[in-house]
Amino acid sequence: MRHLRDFEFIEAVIRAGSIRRAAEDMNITASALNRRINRFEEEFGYEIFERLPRGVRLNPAGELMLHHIRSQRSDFVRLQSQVADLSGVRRGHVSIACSQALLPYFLPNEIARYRQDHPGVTFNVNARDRFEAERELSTFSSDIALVFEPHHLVDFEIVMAVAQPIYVLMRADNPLAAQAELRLRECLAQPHVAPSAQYAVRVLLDAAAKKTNMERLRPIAESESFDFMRHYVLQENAIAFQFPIGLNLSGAHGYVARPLSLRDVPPGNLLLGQLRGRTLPVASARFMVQLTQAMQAHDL
Amino acid sequence: MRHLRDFEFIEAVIRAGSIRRAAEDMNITASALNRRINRFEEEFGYEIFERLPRGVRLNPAGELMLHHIRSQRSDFVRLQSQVADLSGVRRGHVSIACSQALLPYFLPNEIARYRQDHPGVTFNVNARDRFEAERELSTFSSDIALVFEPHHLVDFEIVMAVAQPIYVLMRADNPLAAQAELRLRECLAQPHVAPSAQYAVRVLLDAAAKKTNMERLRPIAESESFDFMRHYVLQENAIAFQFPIGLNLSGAHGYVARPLSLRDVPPGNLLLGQLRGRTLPVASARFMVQLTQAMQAHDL
DNA sequence: AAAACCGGTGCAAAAAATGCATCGCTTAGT
DNA sequence: ACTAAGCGATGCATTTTTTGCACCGGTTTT
Repeated sequence: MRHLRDFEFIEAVIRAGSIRRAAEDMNITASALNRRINRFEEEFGYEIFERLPRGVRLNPAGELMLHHIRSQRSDFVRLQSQVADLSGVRRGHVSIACSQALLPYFLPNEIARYRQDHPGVTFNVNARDRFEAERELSTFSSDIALVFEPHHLVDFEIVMAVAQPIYVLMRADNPLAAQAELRLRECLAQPHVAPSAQYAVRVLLDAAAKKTNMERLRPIAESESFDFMRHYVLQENAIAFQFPIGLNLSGAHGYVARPLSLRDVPPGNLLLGQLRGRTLPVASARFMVQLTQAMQAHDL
Repeated sequence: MRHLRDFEFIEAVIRAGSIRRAAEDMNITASALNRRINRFEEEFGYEIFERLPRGVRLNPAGELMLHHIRSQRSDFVRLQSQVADLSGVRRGHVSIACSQALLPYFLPNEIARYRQDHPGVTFNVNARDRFEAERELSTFSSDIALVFEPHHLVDFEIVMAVAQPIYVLMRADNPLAAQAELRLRECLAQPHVAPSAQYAVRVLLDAAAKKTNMERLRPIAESESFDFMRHYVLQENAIAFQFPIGLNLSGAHGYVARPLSLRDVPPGNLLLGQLRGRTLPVASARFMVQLTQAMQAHDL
């Protein structure tokens, strides 16, 4: 679109860090791009770039402008999706930043279910930790975030929250599988694998272990991949920890999952959210509604 | 700004109802404007105007586009005010749609107080009934609305509400002035003036009179102007009705004001609001904060 | 039936954006 | 210390885009 041209050039300059490099990226002369930038700043009334000897960089006004540009573009694609929607097309695109736990069962299931009704809608699903997920929302890179315990809630508007107790994952022949609920002490006595420190499961386990004056976790393997850990417990007869939404509780995959007692470890909070104050495109908004219902069902 | 050019032309066409007339308004040829519109629609992917034999009219997609245009423009002026703000200028503009009762004392006082700290900020204050005020919010014509009992609350986000009992306004020598609180029956026995039917004061009085099985209001004068009614009670020794926020309760103007008993007439709700989901420019947001505090003080 | 508007279009003129060459400046590399 | 490289800015010719003018085909009004 014509009226977003200047914005594209500005973003290119930001990315490239200098007008000349950006000009090359955009297949245009540096002089032409330079004049575009200067004219834009003149019309806007304020400079948005600092001129440095080795290039340009956004000044504070430019930071605001960048956010404005992203917001404008997102508004525009929402408008397009609304118009497409009222002409009956039901097209659209939904981009989601989520914790790993949602990848194997929950999201594939929900997306497939949504696409049964709206086959024209496409999806983008990326695993992100809670910091990255929040950043993705505020740069309009993702519409929806679904993460455990996000950190800075300034730009994160919580749409729905469900508590998730930590489950212990083990082979069906593990002696602990006989009990309906497990104590943390029993688990730590077993050989166990655990996610690395930035993950909510680990944070909760570490805090719980410390609080009850028990020895710390001594994982025989530490990983960022819940997928790896899930498979590892099948090899060696170890145990792993995971939120139930990332598990297939019906069994049948060779493992068994048992909840940790809430007396030992508090549940983690799975939070569904979006950028505060943002109006989502129709497809994203509809999918968000479906997610809230699915999460509610999961909570019962 | 360059990138809003097309939007201005589109709005001109909407206003004029035909491309030719809009072209005249914008000092441009009809052919040039026609091509702008056509090119815009082509790039957007959807037509936004219906072509009629006597001109053009927005289609549903166009209605969405119009709202988008207004929203974009409002976002842009907010960005400008934010940038001006961070360069320390404290400029800005606040536009308010309000009930008449706020015009004589409350808003002049608050605005003057605000401008002591921020002399660069300008204001726009217009009396609007609750329907008009809501419409002004949703067309981005006003930032803030301050009205009694708005009707369709879909786009109206309530920021603050205070209850306002109805007061009776009379000359100091009126016999009713002796009492601290008045009953509706006594008042209706007096010659009285009253606002016309669309005003909240009148709605409340009519409902109260009907409910208590008393005779209806029989105003000797009916007016849309609270200013007129306030002055009228000085001429003939009649009584008028008004919310206290529209009165100077310290007396000294020749009248006295006494509250109607809440047993007879429920209070009206004065609601401070903005367009739902909108982020206001800094100046408007700051003034809104001041208004909430002032209203809270008024409520004590 | 004619006059008045309407949106759309071909073509030339006007305006705007671009490319090229170059300047003045700062920094990186030697 | 000095050169080379990279940067943003600018004057000028060229290209691209936009505009104005004249006109078409259509519908409504008079």
